[in-house]
Order: sequence, then C-alpha cells, then structure tokens
Amino acid sequence: MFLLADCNNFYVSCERVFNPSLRDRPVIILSNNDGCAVALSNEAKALGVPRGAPLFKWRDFLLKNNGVWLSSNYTLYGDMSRRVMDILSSFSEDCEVYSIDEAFLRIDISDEKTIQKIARELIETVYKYTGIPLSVGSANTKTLAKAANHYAKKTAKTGFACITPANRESMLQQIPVSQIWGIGYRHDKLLKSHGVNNALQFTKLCETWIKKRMSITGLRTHKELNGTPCIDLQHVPPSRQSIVSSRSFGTPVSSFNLLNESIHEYGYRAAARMRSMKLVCSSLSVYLCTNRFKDEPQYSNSASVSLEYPTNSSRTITYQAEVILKAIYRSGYKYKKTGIMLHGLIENSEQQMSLFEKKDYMNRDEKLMSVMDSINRRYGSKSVILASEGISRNWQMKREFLTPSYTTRWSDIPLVKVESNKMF
DNA sequence: TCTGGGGTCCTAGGACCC
DNA sequence: TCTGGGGTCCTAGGACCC
Repeated sequence: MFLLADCNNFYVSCERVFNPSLRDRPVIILSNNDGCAVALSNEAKALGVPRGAPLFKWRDFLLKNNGVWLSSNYTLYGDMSRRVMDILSSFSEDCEVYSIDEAFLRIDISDEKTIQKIARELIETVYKYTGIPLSVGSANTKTLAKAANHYAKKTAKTGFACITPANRESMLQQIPVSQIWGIGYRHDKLLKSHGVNNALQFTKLCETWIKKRMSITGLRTHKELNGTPCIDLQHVPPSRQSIVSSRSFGTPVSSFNLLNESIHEYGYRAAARMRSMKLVCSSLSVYLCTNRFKDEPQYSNSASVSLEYPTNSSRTITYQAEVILKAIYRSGYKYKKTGIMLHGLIENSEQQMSLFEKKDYMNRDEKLMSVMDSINRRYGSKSVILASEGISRNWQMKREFLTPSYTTRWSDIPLVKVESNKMF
C-alpha cells in the first residue's frame, strides 16, 4: 500500500508555528514580488479567495475580514520541510519525498485498521515535533493515495482516508475530476465537455479514447484510478534535466544595461546551484518578455547557445548569456521578466574529455568559483558578486511582508521567556 | 502601481541519414 | 516519370506537477 502524507496549507502552517496570532484567521502567502497568493489558510479559502489572487485586488477584502498577507519565506519553509521529511522517512525505508510538503511511503501491510494506526501515528508525531498538521491518504496506487488524501482533507475529520476495492467507487464519485493528480485545467475542460465531472465517471471512459486525447500519461492516470499500479515509488531522485533562474522585476525595465545586470545575477545564481549539485551544463538559453497583463506593446523572445566545453563557471555562463541577450534585445519595450535556463546537465565527474586541452583560463576559473562559493557559504550569499551583476538593484523584487528566518539565522531565533518561580 | 518560480514529460513535425 | 522503408535528432508547443 502507498501512503501519501501531505502537510495542510504548508506555508501558512509554517508561519503559524512561530506566530500563533495567525491561527483561526484568513492568511495568504504571497508569490515573489508580493504579487499573488500562492498558499491560503482554510479561513481564506472559505472566504472565497482563490489561489493566484493578486494582492492588489484583494487587499481591502482581506482587511475587512481580519486577514493577513505575508511574503513567502522559502528559507523557513525549506527548513521546516526537511524536519517533516526526516520524521516521515523514519517510518518507512520506502519513502519518496515528492515535493516540499508531501511524501509517498510504501508499506507491506494491507489491513485497513493497521494502516489507520500508522497514519494516526504519523500525524501525531509530525505535529508533536514540528507543529505542522498533516493529512494522510492510502491506497494500492499512488494516484488513488493522492485521491484518498484529497478526501481526507476535505471530508474526513481524522485527517486520514483509505481507498479500498470495497469503497473505491463511492469515494471517487465524491471527488471532482479536476482534483485528480495528473488532470489539469485543460483536460478538466475537455472531460467536462464530454459530461465527465467526477473521478468515477472518468474511470468508466474507454481506454483508446483517453490514449488519443490525453496521451499515455492520461491513460496511466486512468489505470491507476482503476486500481492497477503504473507509477512506482522513486527512491532516488532522477537526474536533473535543467536549471532555471528567473525573476519578475519590481518595476518595468527598458534599458539594456539593467536587463544585462539581471541576467548576470541569474546566471551567477544558476551556475552556483549547478556547482552545488556537482553538475556542468553544455548549453544555455536566455529569454525576456514584457508584461502580458498590460495594454502596451508586447515582445518576448528566447535563444540558446551550445558551449564549446561543458562548464559550471559563472563567468562563462554569464558571458554567453550576455551574447544571447544582445541578440534578442529590442529597445522600446517595458520588460517584466528575464530568465536563464541551463540544459544538457551532466555530472562533473562524468564529463567527456575534450579533444583539445582545457584552456588555461578555465582552470583558473574553477579555482575562482570555488573561492567565491566558499566565501558566500561562510559570510552569506552575495558577500561577493560579479561586478557585472551591478549594484544599483532598483529593479529587484519586493518582499515587504517577510517574516524572520526563525530556524536558520541566529539573530532570528525566537526567545522564550519563563518566569522562574513557575518553573518548579 | 500591484498578477511567481521552478520543474517534468509527451507528441507532432521537420530535417536529415541510409 | 515513376517513387519505399526504416531510422535518428531536434524543436516547439502543450500538457502536467508543486
């Protein structure tokens, strides 16, 4: 059986652990740039605030309803996630950390009562040690376990639900097809137009039709919902295919020089991430675009380049990125976003030897990068940067409502005051 | 004024090879 | 003028996930 353990409203829950005044109130967590809601508390959902709601449209409404909004604090969420995952993986060696707030576990038990006991223990232990509420769904396929989890969150009071051959049809009938793992906005619309609204109706569709309209991935979802396992647990995370670094600007940017600075910063960051994973890339691409929500001239473009030698040097990456940017940049537009993507990732140690000797500057670059990385590790990121990243930064993203890094920065660790006469 | 960032996989079509 | 069969690789676009 698969168990899917999923943290409830994870980002909001992380904030509530350290700020109890956020409990029982509508809380939304904002995207980068404080743009729109990426996570919501149950109270906010109950008020009808949708995921993706732009803050500027909902600010007054939230104020009226005692609501709170916060910038996303990924340092905090990442650290809390690690703590939760440590606990979950102690319950089963067959554990796949699927995302920042959920993990699949496999257990060799099919007895519903026993599974329920394990689930309860999971929920209690995670809450006791981290303060994060958890929901658990179980079934014999991953897709059904996800569906059970959805049911557990929406309907079950205990935070646990199990889908078995006996109750499968009645459970699936209560779950909208759009909530099924693997069925997104497009396929939901397609299915609705064919009269399919709940997950049970979807399981009754003909396989050839699904294969034709929803490809092999849709067919896999179909089989999994019917109880045939098609998606296995992934113990070892698959090797990385690409690395992306991009940001929207706080204010629109037109000048080439400022765009160039942003691309250098993202290029530096992407290459540093690559180095921390001990990878090198063999090609990269750069893109830019204007604001699609604005009624003004639109332009977007991207281009890529293959590298002579695979590399993870921030200097080479940013140099090449600038070459691409020059080629696709057009003046006269207000740009909203730029980004860089690294492709053809391979392990540094598995690098194909070149026919020609490495150039001298490449060896010097490697040393330089490792020195920069160690300085930034020790004294905090951006202690040293490339001059080409620029220092003006007036385009940088907004994070006006950021909470402290309660668990990862010495100065932010909460103080607990205890009155001494009450201690004994 | 203000609408995120970072990923994966599948398919079709074009260009090319023998 | 007629015109086969079997491939690979690359890219763009579309779908999905968190």
